[in-house]
Amino acid sequence: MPNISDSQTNVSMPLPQSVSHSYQQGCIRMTLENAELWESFHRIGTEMIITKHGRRMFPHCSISLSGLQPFASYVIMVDMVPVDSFKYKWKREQWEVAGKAEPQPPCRTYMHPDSPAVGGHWMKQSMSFLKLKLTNNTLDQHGHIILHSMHRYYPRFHVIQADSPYTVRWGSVQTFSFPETVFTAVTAYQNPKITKLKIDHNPFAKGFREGGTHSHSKRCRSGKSPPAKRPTEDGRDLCSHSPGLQRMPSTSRPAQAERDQAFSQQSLRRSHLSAWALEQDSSESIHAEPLELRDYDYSYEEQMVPASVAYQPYRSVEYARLPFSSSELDPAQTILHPPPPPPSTTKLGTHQQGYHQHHHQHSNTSDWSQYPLFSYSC
DNA sequence: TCCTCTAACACTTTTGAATCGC
DNA sequence: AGCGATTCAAAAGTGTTAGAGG
Repeated sequence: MPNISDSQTNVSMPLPQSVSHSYQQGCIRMTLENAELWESFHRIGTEMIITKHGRRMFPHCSISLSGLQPFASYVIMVDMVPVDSFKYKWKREQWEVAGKAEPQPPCRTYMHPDSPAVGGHWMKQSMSFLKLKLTNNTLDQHGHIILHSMHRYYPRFHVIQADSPYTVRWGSVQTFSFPETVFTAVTAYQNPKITKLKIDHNPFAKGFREGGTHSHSKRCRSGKSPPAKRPTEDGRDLCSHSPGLQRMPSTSRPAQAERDQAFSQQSLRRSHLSAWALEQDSSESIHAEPLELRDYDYSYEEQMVPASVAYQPYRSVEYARLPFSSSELDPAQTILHPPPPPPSTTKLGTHQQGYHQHHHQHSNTSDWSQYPLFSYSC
């Protein structure tokens, strides 16, 4: 792990020099598909727009898997984990700590729409979380992942061996994350370099890259253009080359901000270490966040049964089986956490006695994602 | 005054129903 | 009738920016 200078952590998470964009955990190996693009953003401090109605990520999460059992079913999920307990602000061309983080919004988990599918399906091609949306609306009813603006997060991927999202074997969960996917949630872009990079790479932003619409055209609307020809389904290359961008230099700050900054960096380092575990090999620069489950056998009668309780709007460890006290938890530490059922769609099951006494039928992934699956301390 | 958030905007891309040809 | 390819309109998604609100 390289040293972390002020200017580096002020803008983005540290990134090792040589990067292999995959991590093997047990037999399962996960690779971040568009890692180069992520790195391009990471170097200048990735920002993700969040809106009331939900905004897609760009770059979006795209991963590939290997080492799965070809005929076993898996559910793939992703959630967002706070990097630290601070709120940030963009000031003088750089990010500064702006105080303590807001209380965590409701925890949401996004399940890949192909879930559940057999290992052979997941390994056949990379999977994209393109339709994952981020929102700052804590009352969101669409299942989007709720984040706080001006806070930092990273996506965390879960590979769960299960026949369906509702018959999850809670012992067979593996979790992965990638350092370069850390981002700051914002309601409007702060760093103009990020804006430029997004416009350069995001096809939806072409209207702003070409033709010079902007504020002028805003007042000179001239009607819709003819519909575009149907594009190829897989045409986009989101991993295209990006210009080498430099970190913004650190400038002088008020003394208090300096202290906050130092505290933030310390916290950031700490959470970074815990979130992505310890580097085992200097060449293995991507870290995973393995769930420490090997000492805890959740098979059969020890499977946790999702209780028929109302939806918990905030992250909680209420249903977790903790091998340690919650006070020992690092902010980024994973806690296994079964999904409580949605209030209106719960059904009782009569078979599958090996896993759950109750089965919860959800109409779609949006329903599912509204309920916390993996919580983390807050 | 400063900071954050929202909505409207022009434009591109994606989606899905309708149509056509075999 | 069934299937796949094509067309086209509508919906979805993009960053910008003025203005509102705390």
